[in-house]
This record gives sequence, structure tokens and C-alpha cells, in this order.
Amino acid sequence: MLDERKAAILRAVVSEYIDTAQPVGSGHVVHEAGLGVSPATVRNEMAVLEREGYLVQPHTSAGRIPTDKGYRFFVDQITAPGTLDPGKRQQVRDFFRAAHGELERMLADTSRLLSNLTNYAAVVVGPPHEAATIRSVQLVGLGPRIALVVAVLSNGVVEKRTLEFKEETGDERLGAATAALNRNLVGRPLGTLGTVLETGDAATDELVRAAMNALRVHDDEPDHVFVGGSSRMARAFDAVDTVREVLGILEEQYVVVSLLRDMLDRGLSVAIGVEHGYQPLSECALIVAPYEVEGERAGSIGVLGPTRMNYPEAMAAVAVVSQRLGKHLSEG
Amino acid sequence: MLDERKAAILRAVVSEYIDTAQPVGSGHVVHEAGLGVSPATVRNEMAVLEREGYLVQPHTSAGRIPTDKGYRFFVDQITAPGTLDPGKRQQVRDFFRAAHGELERMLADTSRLLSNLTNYAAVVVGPPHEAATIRSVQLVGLGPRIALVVAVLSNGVVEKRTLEFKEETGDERLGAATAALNRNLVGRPLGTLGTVLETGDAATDELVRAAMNALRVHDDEPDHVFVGGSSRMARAFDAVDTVREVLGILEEQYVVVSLLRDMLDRGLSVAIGVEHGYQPLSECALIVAPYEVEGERAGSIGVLGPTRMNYPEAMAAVAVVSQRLGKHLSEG
DNA sequence: CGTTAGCACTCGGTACAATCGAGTGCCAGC
DNA sequence: GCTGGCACTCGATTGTACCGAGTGCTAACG
Repeated sequence: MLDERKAAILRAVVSEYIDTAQPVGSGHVVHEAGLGVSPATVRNEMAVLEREGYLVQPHTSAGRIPTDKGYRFFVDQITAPGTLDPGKRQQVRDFFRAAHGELERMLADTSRLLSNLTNYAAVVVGPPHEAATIRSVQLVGLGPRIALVVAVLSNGVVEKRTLEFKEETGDERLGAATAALNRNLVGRPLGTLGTVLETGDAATDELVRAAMNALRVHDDEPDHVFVGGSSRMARAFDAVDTVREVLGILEEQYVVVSLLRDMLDRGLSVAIGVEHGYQPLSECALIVAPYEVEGERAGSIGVLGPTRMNYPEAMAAVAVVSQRLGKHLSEG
Repeated sequence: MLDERKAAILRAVVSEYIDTAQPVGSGHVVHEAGLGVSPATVRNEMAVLEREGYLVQPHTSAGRIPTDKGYRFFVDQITAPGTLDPGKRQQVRDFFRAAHGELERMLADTSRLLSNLTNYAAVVVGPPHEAATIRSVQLVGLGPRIALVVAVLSNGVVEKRTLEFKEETGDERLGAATAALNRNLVGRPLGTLGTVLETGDAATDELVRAAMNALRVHDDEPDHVFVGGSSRMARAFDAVDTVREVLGILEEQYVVVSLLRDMLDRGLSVAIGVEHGYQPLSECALIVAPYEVEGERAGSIGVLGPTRMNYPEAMAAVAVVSQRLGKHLSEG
């Protein structure tokens, strides 16, 4: 599409603009990308690049800044996986060496790690509930009319739901229901709970049904998601309203989750501007990657920054972290 | 300390400044607080108030803005609990009527509610772990060398820890350990786990010890805390760096928790500026209140805003929500 | 003696002009 | 096709003037 010189110029403009946040003029380009031509030549090329929609001028007689299309070209040029700088590689290694224990805690820490590496906001989505199989179910009474259904899943996630009863329900009955539930559900994925085996006792059956209903995945229960470093968005934009809006979106976790899922479904790993189709984040870019636990796609991680984000670095960080995270969880 | 007229003038300056964020001049004060005196008189009084440290002038020949001491006087004047406007009262009622199920989920939603009511960031701290007694403990194997300790507490909280073993550990042994743990721990508070009863089987005892160790409350495991509406801080300050810093602090949940705890310990319900002793939040004010479940102090809620926050409204919101939250959790 | 009208003064904010300079587009010549 | 040269554009910066909100002080007033 673009001849090599135009591509080089575009690359120079993008990477310069990522660094400085200032419109880039022809002079800077020749200085930066040492192709042996004069500013005038570069100007001509840049005029073409603007006509084709890769660059814009904020106003006449300023330098150019990349459009979303320009960024897109830039990231498409990046073929090599890109390597993280040594300090950060070490940081990742240290993190996973020290990482211990609690799955949720660990995922939350991972989002912080990724945010520290990139200096943008980071998202880690935990394994989806539906997929994991049930390892154990237990009914625990908390009061005469209230109990907790606790289900332990094979991936280490613990689901719990509160149950309230009309009449008092003793421990024996809870025990009976627990036994029935375990007989039925252990080994099944949470997504497909199937039917209940009758126990013979009507009250116990009722209890079992209630528990299973509570366990069913509700649409409004999003996957576990951990957002780290959202404070870094404060510096990413200079319009306060943009900051406010982006932060607000990061608080709505289900939006974030579905955004990542959508992107992965569509095979996108980098979404620039409106490529993800979600208007309120049109000033952002989003880099995502799935991670795999024991060969199975388990969850995803992502980085959210301004469209003028440091793509090579952020992409490298996402790649490394997703890969290491998967490995770590597989071994665990 | 201050005669009635000075107090009235100070009140007028504070509430006007809260509204407008603009320095308040003598003219506005006479207009606002209709005490029948001239601007000149008010100027004299304001000069005194400035000398005494209640007000400052950002520069000569501007109006005055309150100092932290001024705000402090203002909130100390507020004796009546203050009532929420009807729309918001209704919002609170509706929320607690609809609130259902999951404790954690519910607390997270409560933080959102409080943030919506006040337009500031809100914090909800869940019941402390140590206090609750254990209702049930279970060891669930996730793999040959890995298991989960799951403890259900009387307040509905579920604690879980991952255990890793050197050698393979079968379900029978896990079952034996589970039984031993339940014999020992049910009814005990998580804070004081006490000693283990020997089972006779060395390997099982080892397992029991490991599980109890994992369950012990670690210092770095903060209470559950839910921060809502932190995006609202973006508009609260005009210095980007302040926003950035405050948001960063809100992400460090243990700081937030200990801040609230400190304040309550010292009997403070409103901290203005540096009153809480935490420098990085010196441009903020913090309103906190404990909530009680069945007569026991269970947790706390709070609102974080700029020092020029709407104290009467925020204080009313915190009071109402903490009271309703306690009631709701007691009934549940 | 407290209050007030009057007044000179201060100083941030706005409006306007001048200037600067980074950058452009275009053209003629190499 | 590339480049040096050149006129031009326009945001940013600087300087000046001015306005107005607000002050402190003083002298007069009830």
C-alpha cells in the first residue's frame, strides 16, 4: 500500500508523537529517521499521507499527528513479538517467582504488575465460571433461616450464594442436601447443572433445588475481573472530562469484561480508537491477550491507554505477562 | 470562641465557597447571610477571621476562602444530624429493599450507592475477619499436590487459601483432616485458632497444621474493602497531579482501611485536611461512620471528597446509609 | 464605640497588538 | 524526482492597557 519511504516517515511520526505528545514536523522526521532526504521531500510525502488519512494537522502550519488509521498501520508493521527491556523482564520474573496462594489475590496483583510495566491501566479477567467443573458443594447454615451454598471449582474459584428459607432448617437437613448435591454435581461444569436426582425426602429435594438455582450462573454475575492502575489514566488525557469518563467505564467491570471478550472473539489483539465499537472509549487503545492454563483458554489480560500509547512496549508486556501467567497457573 | 456574627459570616463564606469554588467577598456575604450590616463591617470581621486563621486570601484583593480550621468550625457547628433530600432518601430505601444475596456484592453496591448520593468517592469496609467465628472448614483437593482450605464464617464471609504439598495427598486424608479441623475449629473466632487436637495419624496432623497455618489471619490480608465512584475524584481537583495521587491512594486498599480504622479509634467522624495525619490526602476531607450488625460494630463506611465538600449533605448520607446498612445486615 | 460611607489601592483576568518561530505548500532549478 | 528557497499561516508568547471585584483605611455618624 505505502511505499517504504512513506512507511518509514509514518513510523517516525508515530513513534515521535508517542514520545512527545507534540505534533511532529518534517524537520523532526528527517532528524529522527535518518533517511537521507531533505525536509521538503518529507513534507511532500507527509502531504500524501495526510490525503490518505494516516495523518492530520491540528491546524495549518503545525506538525502532523497520527490518525487512528495511522496508528493501525504502525502496529500492523510490528511483526516481531518485541522484547521487554531487561529491567522489566526481571520484574516479571521476580513477580511470578514470588507469587503465591490465592487465585483472586494473585490475579489482582497481576493487574498491578501489568500496570506498573506499561504505565497504563491494566485488566485481568479470571477464568470463566461456566467452564470449570465442580469439585465440592456444601451447604452451611448461618442462622435458623439462612444458609450459604459454597461451591469449590476445579480452577480454585469458590462460588457462594446466600439462601433464605421460609421455615427453620436444621443441620441434618442441610447435611442431607449437601450429600445429594455432591452426588449430583461433582465433576460437572457449573454452566450445565443438569437435573436433580430425587432423594425421596420432599423437603430435602426442595432445598437441593433452591441451592442449584442459586448456583446457576446469572447473567449479571460477570467473571471475576481485576483492574489495576486506573489512576494512571489521570495523566493520559488532558481533558478532565475524558479522564472522568474513562475512569467511570473502568469501574463498570462488566463493560470491561465484555469488551475484552468481544475483541478476542473477533480475533483482535489491539483495538485503536473505535475499532472495538465502543464509542466512549474512542480516545483509547486497548491491547488484549488470552492466557491458557493447561492448554485451555482460561482468561484474558489487557492494557488500556490513550491512542497514543507506546504500542511496542505495551504489546510486549501483555504478551510476556499473559504467557507467564498461564504457565504459572498451570504449574501451581 | 467566635461571637455570633463572626460565626454567621464564617458559615456564609464556607457554604458559599462550597457551592461556587470561588473566593467569597464581603458583598456576597451580606447578600447571602442577610444580617443587616454593610459590606464594610463584614470586611472588618473577615479581617479578624483571617487573623485568627479561619480564612485566607488567595491574593490581595480577592475574596476569602476557608482554611481547614474554618471548615472544622463549620462542621462543629452542625449539631442536628441533618436530613437527606427526599429524592435521595427514596433512593436509599429502594436500594435496601432490592438488595439481595451476596454479602460482598452487596457491600460493593453500597459503596456505589453512597458515591451516587454524595457525588464523591465512597468506601465500604466489610466486617473484620478475626471477629467472626468459624462455621465450617473444608479441604478440597484441586490436584494431586494442591488443595484449597475453605472456611465459612458466621457473618457469611468465605475465606480460602491454597495449600501445596510435597507429596501426593488423596481424598481420604483430606477428609480426615477436614473432620479434625471441624472438630477443633467450629465455633472459634478466626482470630484465635488455638491449638490442634492430635488425630493419631502423623500425616493427617501435618495436613491439619498446614491448613491452620494458612487460615491464620495474615497482616497483609486486609479486611474486605470496596471503593466506589473513585472516578468522581477527577472533577474534585483541578490539579491533575492531585487527582492522580488521590486515585492512587484509593487503589491501595490497605491504606484506606487503616485510615478509617484510625479515625474511628480516635473517635473522629470527620477528618479535614491533615486531621487524619496522612499527608498525601491533605487536600481531602473524609467522613466515616461505623455500622453495627446485631448490636456489634461490624464495619465502617466513608466518603472521600475535597476539603471543600458539601459536609451537611455528605454527613447526612453517611449517617443514613450506615444505619440502614447495619439494619439490613442484621435482618438478612 | 461600633458602624458605615467614601476612597485609594491591589491585582487577577481579559482583550488586543506585536512578535516569534515552527511548520507548511509551492515553485523553479538542479 | 529531489531540493533549496520563499512567502505564508497560525499558535504561542510577550507586553500593555484596562476593567472590576475586592480590600484596608480613615473620617464621619448615631
